[in-house]
Amino acid sequence: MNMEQLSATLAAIASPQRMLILAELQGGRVHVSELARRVGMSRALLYMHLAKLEASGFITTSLELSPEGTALKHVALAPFSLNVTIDTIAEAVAHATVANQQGETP
Amino acid sequence: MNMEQLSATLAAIASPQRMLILAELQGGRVHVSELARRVGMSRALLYMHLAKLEASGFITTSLELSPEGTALKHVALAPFSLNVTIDTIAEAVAHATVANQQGETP
DNA sequence: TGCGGGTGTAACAATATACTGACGCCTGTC
DNA sequence: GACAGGCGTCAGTATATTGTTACACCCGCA
Repeated sequence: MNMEQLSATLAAIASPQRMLILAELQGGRVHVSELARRVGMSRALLYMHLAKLEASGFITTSLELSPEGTALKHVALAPFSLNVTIDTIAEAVAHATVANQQGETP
Repeated sequence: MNMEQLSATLAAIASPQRMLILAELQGGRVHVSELARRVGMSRALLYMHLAKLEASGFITTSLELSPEGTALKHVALAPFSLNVTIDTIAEAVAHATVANQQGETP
């Protein structure tokens, strides 16, 4: 994992709002509008947070048809375990440094 | 660890600049001006980053007199190991929720 | 046909974070 | 005394993040 990825991943959970979302999802998958109600935020805002969480693999989403025929976007917790030590960071930094000094798209 | 603390701690390392600082410190303690040179940022900016890192316990600082009599602020890496899982987060959220719902300063 | 409840996104405002440049103060040396 | 090098901080600016409001569209149902 390089520095940018690690940074993005950590930033994704380093937010009280997103922690709330994850905690809420622990009880099982929920569709977006319902989730918005539970955590008390607008759908638009929730979408932004979900995008970050999904980009770093903390959640998965799936659009499905309910029995009543309406579309529901289910969001579910993805299993994860983050272990960060000075070595994790040093390794991430090492990759980034190489990329920066040698160029990445020749 | 409550939600705000966890959030601040994660945010502290969720930054490429601060990862760079930590990686640099792995080689041993360095004084501020020298560190600023090595990571290529202004002292003023570095101070801001160091404040966040120190607040979350990733580094320690100590002001000492050099043999030449000038003051040097040494920055050293503090040992740490961060393990984040859904349970870590759920627990942090649980604490925050209680604090919010019951009020904290009666 | 007009709700009520979903999805998805664009435009904008507000706030937090990162960053710059300059200042003052201290010490030792030429 | 002038310079070089260290410390610490403030005011101001740029940029990123967070949050709001409003829109368009789809489906089922009374």
